[in-house]
Amino acid sequence: MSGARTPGTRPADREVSRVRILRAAAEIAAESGYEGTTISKVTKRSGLPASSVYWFFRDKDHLIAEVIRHGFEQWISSQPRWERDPRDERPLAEGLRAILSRSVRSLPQTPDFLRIGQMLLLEAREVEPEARQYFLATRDEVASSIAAWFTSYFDAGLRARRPELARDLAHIVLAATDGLLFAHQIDDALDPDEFVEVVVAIVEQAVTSD
Amino acid sequence: MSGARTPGTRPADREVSRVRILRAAAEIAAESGYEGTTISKVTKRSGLPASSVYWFFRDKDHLIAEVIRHGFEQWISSQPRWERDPRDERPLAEGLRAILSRSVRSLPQTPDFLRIGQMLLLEAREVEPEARQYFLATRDEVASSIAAWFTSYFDAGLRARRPELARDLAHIVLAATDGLLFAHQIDDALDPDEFVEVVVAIVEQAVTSD
DNA sequence: CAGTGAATGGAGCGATCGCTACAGAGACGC
DNA sequence: GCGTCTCTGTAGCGATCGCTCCATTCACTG
Repeated sequence: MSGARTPGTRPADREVSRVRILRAAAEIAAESGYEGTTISKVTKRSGLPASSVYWFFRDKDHLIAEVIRHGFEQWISSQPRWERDPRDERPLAEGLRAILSRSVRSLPQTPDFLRIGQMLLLEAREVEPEARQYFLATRDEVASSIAAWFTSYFDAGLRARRPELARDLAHIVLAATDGLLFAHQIDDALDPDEFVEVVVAIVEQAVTSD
Repeated sequence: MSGARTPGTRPADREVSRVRILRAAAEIAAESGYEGTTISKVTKRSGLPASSVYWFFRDKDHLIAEVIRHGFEQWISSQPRWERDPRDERPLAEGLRAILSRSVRSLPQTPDFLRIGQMLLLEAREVEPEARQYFLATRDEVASSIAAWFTSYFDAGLRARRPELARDLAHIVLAATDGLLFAHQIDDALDPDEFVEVVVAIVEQAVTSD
């Protein structure tokens, strides 16, 4: 009576099932938030039973943390790196424009994990989910690499005079990106190219204002 | 055995109980999101039974929609209005600075409904909660009044040449505010006064760039 | 072809979910 | 006092929650 509809219920590769679950969970969490992500929904969308979910992930909290870790890994590999080629002699504004406009182009298919992370950041829970802490740490790493990128453009004098500048600029870039993501979530009212110019203008002003 | 601990279980004023429930729900939703807001938590924090919750509100969805409506009402009355005194002869930048810096000062005690609304916007649910639609409509009204404020500064020529400018600027102000709110949710890395100057600079550039 | 371990299918645990039913308590008009 | 209406207290409905248990299946090893 083997009701197997597939040729045979052969165990898929470890990674295949794991990723199926992660993807399903990511979609659901992006739709319905942390609490709205139920194991039952995950099993239905992934096609794998609850026992498999708990085979791969300790508990629901850990599952969502892994959703963010995995999503970030995928995403970062497709993003322009905030790293400056030493031979690059273009001025800051131009380099910034280059990175941002590439970054912004990937916005329409904003990865789920970013939206999930933003939701988690907005929540001020009594007990912090592991997922939230992980997203915070990740975000901080990104801020650091952006700050380092800015610093590479500053001469010794500027670094000494305004030691916080690079970090401030990194935070502005992040905040602006958050705002753009948000606007984009609602409608496409904000033109991404215009956004890039706005950020470039802010940075130029901040750097030269001294 | 009347277990009444209060002098007498007299029915409170309609509005008092309603607001107790709304406030409790707002706190919980800001902590745990839409799905994380359970009737049981609301009854515990408000001190009123589930039957009272359902006496005042049709269902959970309607309750949260009312949380946003009520929160917005309270908040908007404490905010600087985007209305221009006809006798006001100050330049745009100065007027903008005045409104924004007042607005930004209320940021530390960001009202819960704003965070709840943002969470709802991030969620892309199959069935939209009433609460989300209501927040969207509210946000749109605010955008309109900001756009009208900008328009009041434009002469006929500018209005004709760039009919979308006011609305674009309004969207930029909103997006920037979202970003600031976000940054502030994480830590106080972004200086609100600096933020005001950034927005003013963007607007000035956009208006004069033509 | 028996033995092993990774992964699945399915049943089901106690707790909680959103929500309802209904009996009463208190304020009010008469 | 007596009914009426508003709101509260309590119990509990069926459904679903996160999670566990365990037998079974499959690919692989020797």
